[in-house]
Amino acid sequence: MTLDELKAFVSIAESGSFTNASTQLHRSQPAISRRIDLLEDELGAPLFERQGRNVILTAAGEALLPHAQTVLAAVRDGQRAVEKLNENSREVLSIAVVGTIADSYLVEALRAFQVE
Amino acid sequence: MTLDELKAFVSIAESGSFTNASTQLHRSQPAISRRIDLLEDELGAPLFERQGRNVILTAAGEALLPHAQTVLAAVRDGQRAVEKLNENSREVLSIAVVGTIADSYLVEALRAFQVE
DNA sequence: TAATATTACGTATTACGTAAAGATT
DNA sequence: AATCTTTACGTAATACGTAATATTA
Repeated sequence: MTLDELKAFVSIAESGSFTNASTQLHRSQPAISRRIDLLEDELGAPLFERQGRNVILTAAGEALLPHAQTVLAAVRDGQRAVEKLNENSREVLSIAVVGTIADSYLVEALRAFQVE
Repeated sequence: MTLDELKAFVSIAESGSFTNASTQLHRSQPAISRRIDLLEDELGAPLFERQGRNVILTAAGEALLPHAQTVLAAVRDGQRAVEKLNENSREVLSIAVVGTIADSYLVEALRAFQVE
């Protein structure tokens, strides 16, 4: 089991589709599909019922979801805890772009990056 | 961040050395060393103070440890939750060995395998 | 010098994305 | 037909172990 697999699983469960999860996680759809495929293999049980458009959690999926969410939350908490200690020693990142981009795409790109 | 990195980190913290962790996790020492190296890079902070023989947690390591333990516990809980649902449909694994081994190594090997 | 951690490096595994196919409404 | 998921597959990244190199008691 890997964190990427759990991220994919939770994202699908919360967003309702593989496609939504793929955009949330900045991956292609097949990449998400593979992660779930592997996770289901490891666990020996299907996690979603694929009924055409809508994706529904199986019993195994329902059983796993809260634990998976706990895992991801604990990972975030751990990262934040270390970040707090690093606050004193921040680093500088310089970004150089051509002027025409600075006003248009750059702002949006930085915003999207920050969200992650 | 990956689960293997967290496993290595927790194992070292709990066992007191990279070497102990490497045997616990059935990996070579360099593999463990590399996992920690990567984890420290990602977090931007050292997790252990390497003072010769004994390995001590840094402030960042202390901050991370409880969260990492939570992560690993939640992973185990999730696996168990799904396993419970699978209990009805167990599978059979047949193992064939030469007779002389059956009495000596096999028992120990199965015990070691089960512990994981 | 004995025990431990880190580099170096070659091989094997795994992961991604694109493209194509399958399936469902 | 349109939307979504899965296969197939080639390339790129990652992980492991062995061997060699520090480093410390």
